[in-house]
Amino acid sequence: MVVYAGQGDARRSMALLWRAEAQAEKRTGPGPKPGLSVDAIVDAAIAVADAEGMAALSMRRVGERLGRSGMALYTYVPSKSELVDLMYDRALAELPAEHDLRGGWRTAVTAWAEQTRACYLRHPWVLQVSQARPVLGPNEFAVIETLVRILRETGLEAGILRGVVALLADFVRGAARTVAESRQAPAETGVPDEEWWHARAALLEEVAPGFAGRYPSVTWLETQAVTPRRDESVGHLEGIAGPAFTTGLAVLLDGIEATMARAAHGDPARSRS
Amino acid sequence: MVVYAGQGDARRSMALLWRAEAQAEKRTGPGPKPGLSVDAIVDAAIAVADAEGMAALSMRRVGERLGRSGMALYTYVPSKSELVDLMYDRALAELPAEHDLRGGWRTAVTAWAEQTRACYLRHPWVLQVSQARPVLGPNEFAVIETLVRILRETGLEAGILRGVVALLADFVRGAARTVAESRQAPAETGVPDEEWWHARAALLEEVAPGFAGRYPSVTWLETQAVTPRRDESVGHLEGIAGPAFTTGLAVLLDGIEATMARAAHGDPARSRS
DNA sequence: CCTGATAGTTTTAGGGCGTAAAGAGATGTC
DNA sequence: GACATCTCTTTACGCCCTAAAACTATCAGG
Repeated sequence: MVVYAGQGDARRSMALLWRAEAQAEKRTGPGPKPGLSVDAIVDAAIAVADAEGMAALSMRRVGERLGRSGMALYTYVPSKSELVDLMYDRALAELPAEHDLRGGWRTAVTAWAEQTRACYLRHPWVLQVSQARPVLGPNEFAVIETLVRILRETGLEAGILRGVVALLADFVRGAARTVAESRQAPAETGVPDEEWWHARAALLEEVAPGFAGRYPSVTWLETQAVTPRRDESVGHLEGIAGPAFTTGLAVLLDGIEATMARAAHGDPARSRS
Repeated sequence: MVVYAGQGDARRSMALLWRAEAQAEKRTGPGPKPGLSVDAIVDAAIAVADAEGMAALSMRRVGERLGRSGMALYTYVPSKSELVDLMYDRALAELPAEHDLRGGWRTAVTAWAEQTRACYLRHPWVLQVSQARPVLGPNEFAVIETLVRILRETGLEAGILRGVVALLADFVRGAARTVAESRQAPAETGVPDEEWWHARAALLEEVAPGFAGRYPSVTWLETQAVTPRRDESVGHLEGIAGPAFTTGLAVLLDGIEATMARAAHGDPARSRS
């Protein structure tokens, strides 16, 4: 029988995440001064994960980077799980909290999406965090707050907006995940990003003869040439899967506009059968 | 220095994934008959993951369920990593390959999205698979093939369609992930899904006083009442985050329609500044 | 029938991991 | 100086994946 973290543990971990404001208590009393800090530990852990991936992240490894044993970390952090939560929230701190709304919500959302995507790609391990429980740290909320503030410009009602927020957040995360995946193999084999699909396709045709006949639509989709599409407003993050991100985002934004138009007509719910 | 799987290993793993067609070779020669099979192992592994989550999945655990030692599995499967790939592809086999297109692409895409989401929710561990490398199994391609076949009805060109496919696949996966996350804690604490947010919000306000002032837009979004919205065509999968899925999907489909309309006007690239 | 090769399975072992528990050493208060 | 307290290390346990060796059941050829 596995015992999961209860409400009490949830409170401890939340307190650590939100510690900045409430933890100005002065330290007094006997005992040596702390040689480490939560921040230093989180920094070291992020450095390990950035350099060698989430699989290489271990308490011993992080301690080693700080010149300590792995167990020393437990003075500052209750467990590895909490450390990962802290890493996650710290990575999101890189994102700006404000966006210029003078160019309209569409431009601002595009900037938000690109920057968030770029952050995920700088720290691909973020995409592996929190698959089984929410983190709910201050910076995660800040990212959403930023997006919601932009989207309120659309005038859409809250119920719809919730769906739009989820749609945008999920799309950006998923798109980043796709890129992070395709970057894995090339880093080892030396195949440049662009040729990754063709190398995989060759392997597929070898091991699965008749691929093209079995998946005609996929084959059609992948063999069609990329439409030259220089859309400067969304275009400076190209590369593998870059065009898919750009066009996907454009479709999404068009959907928001269509929903706005429909709401303006006094037809808030989708009426098409 | 960690050594990653090379091209040769990739070929072995692909051969296992695609084994159905090419592996009808009769077994002859001395030695005992195989008492297990790849299929039986994958079934047992999925049963373990469904029941106890990905964290509880271990070679020993799967072997035990089959009345063998953990090492016995290595006769059939090269490593745990390949086994997980096989589990992933097998789970996706539950999804139908065909969709009725007589109701139009919009209805068919909705059905595809709901069924895919339901599959993810039946096997939440699927959402934790393949975070660092693509799987590329036959059923994963079948899921995409199905979606692309539907979307070709829109008449959109391939370049745009790639973006739409990514958008849809990422959204469905992300939405399912959100639900799977929020289901984790309640299962232990007995809090019903619906009240999860309110319990968390209370904890937040306790540990982070001034939350509402710091994240006004998020607070606004979450405190607004849910719009009663009975859209029967997409509405039979409600529950927590269900409305967000429904509205997000509606926005997405509207975006596809808007893109189609724009393409029909001879304006394939998004022209809005 | 016997022998030897072969292949399924288990045992053993090695190097990871997270972390509980106990000890060592430093630092402050009294 | 004594002692409480705090940081940090050591040791240890149980789990993980899996390489290698040992065991065992089966079949082919003599």
